[in-house]
Amino acid sequence: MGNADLRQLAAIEPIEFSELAGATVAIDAHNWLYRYLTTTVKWTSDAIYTTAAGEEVANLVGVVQGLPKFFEHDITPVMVFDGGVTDLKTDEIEQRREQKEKAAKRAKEAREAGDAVEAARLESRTQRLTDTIHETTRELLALLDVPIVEAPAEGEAQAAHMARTGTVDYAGSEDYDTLLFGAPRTLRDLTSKGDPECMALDATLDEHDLTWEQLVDVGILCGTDFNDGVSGIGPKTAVKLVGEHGDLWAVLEAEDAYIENADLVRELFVNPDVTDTDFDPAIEPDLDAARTYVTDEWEIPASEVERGFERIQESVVQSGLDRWT
DNA sequence: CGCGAAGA
DNA sequence: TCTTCGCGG
Repeated sequence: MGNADLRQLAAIEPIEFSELAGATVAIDAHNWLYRYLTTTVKWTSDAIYTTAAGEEVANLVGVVQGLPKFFEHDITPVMVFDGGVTDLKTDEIEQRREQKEKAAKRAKEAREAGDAVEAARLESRTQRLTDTIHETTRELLALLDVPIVEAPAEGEAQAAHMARTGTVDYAGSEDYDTLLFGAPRTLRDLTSKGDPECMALDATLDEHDLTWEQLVDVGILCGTDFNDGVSGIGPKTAVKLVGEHGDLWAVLEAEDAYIENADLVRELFVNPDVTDTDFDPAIEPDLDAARTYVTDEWEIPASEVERGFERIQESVVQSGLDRWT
């Protein structure tokens, strides 16, 4: 039940960071945060990110390590947080929860067997974005003056909406949902080493001779986070069928297939619950307050975050100078 | 999610 | 050639 199928259809091209200088990007915060959270858990000892009171805040290390990438390339990130979760997604969430429980059990076994590396590897898969993680991430982002947007519902939908209405230049997410939510351009691989890639909606539609609604129908046929697809129908067949029959309903009738809640899922993508919002792109972080927050209030060893804070300081000072020249 | 193996 | 399945990350 994944929509990685869309990769085979999406028009994706590499893009260099140098081309993104000055750009604003609405980041799917859940996605971005989870990525840095899991890598932090995997590569650092839990003693580093656990307070004396037993609270785990690996996110604070992750955020400090992740943000410099934006500033160093003169990109303004707007962090978009999820609001309410659609109940259509509960099946998907339940499955992920079961996966995490399995990983947690195996991690415990590895820990007891004395295999710390294997345990850390598995523990990185058990991570949940707890209330504490959400709250402390928001607080740190606020101190660093990074714009935050609270989505009414799905974060990807909100990010796509902001890109669609020109509030930002790009949506930023690792998954392909933003395409179905109508984002004209989505940046992927913003968190990994090399240059990112840019996924374009218009080029995707042109390539397959589809409308946006038809692309949504293709996605639904393949399966999304909100619905199971039709068995035997993958991306290629879905495009062919939608092209032949026109829309999802005609395809389902012709194939004698049924998709639970298909009408609701379609509405969710085409007319999502989003809000119009603005943000201040001038970022003026309070580095001292941020350092104090992370190291004093949440007891993270300064050595773990110092390099990240330095990189933020250097790049923000740099862009501050740019503004006057 | 990406990838490789296996079945259709 | 396309889809599914299962694993590692």
